Amino acid sequence: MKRLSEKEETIMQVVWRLKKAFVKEVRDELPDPKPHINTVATMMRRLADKGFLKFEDFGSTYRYAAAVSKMEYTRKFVRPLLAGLFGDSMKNVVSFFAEEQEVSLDELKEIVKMIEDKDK
Amino acid sequence: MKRLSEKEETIMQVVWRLKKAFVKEVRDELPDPKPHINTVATMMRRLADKGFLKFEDFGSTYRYAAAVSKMEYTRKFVRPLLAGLFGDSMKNVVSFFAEEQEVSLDELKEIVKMIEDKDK
DNA sequence: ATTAAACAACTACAATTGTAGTTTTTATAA
DNA sequence: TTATAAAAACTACAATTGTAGTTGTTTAAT
Repeated sequence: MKRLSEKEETIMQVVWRLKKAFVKEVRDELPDPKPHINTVATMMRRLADKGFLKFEDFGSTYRYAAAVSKMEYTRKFVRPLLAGLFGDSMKNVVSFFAEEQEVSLDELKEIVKMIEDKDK
Repeated sequence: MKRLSEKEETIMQVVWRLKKAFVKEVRDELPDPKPHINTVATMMRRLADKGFLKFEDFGSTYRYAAAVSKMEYTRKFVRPLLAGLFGDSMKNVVSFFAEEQEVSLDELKEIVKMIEDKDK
């Protein structure tokens, strides 16, 4: 099982959000310019072949759902991607986004607090 | 300019690290099982075509260097990828890795301190 | 000089990904 | 009931990516 391509990932995003979805429902959620519906159908079938989606038989068609959760995917593919870019310490990732002002100091403090509270 | 594939990214990682490199030097740094050297050469030529690498003429061969820095790449492609997975707030990214114990509380505190010190 | 080996440019091909036409099925309107 | 239209499975093809053979060039050892 390998990492998703950009378009595949876009489709998975929608499925993760909708939980269960027919091809058309996924296409409707895709950003413009929307691909041909058959393009979406093909990619979803392939995603199912590859184990990223599963489906229920629904008369003459299928309804799809994610077979790999967003979290599993993140753990398996996104974390190593970040590790490659930033080195093994996730600290570098966080500080990169902090420097880029993508995470504010206040948010970081919230997170610190949240964790401290959790292990009480 | 689109996002790198997994193999392309691996090559870029090496170039980013070495700054300037011949094909062989890149291949030597690649994880086992190492691809055929011509595979590496082809991919680097393509990466140059696509604007990710540039090269100096070096007699009968080229020496390559990154044309897109790791930071630029991260800003342009990795940030949106994370945004897609975690929503627009990078806070979610950080807290995800925090929950996954990829960043320790101490490290987060260090980062907070670092930022506070910076804007004095 | 002659040969051997390494490097990588050039070239070719297979696998994967992105795209959409054709056909089949189902639902709806005349 | 029979058009008609919509959805999507099936199929086909083009572009991109991953792979490596063939060839030319340079270096080093006989």
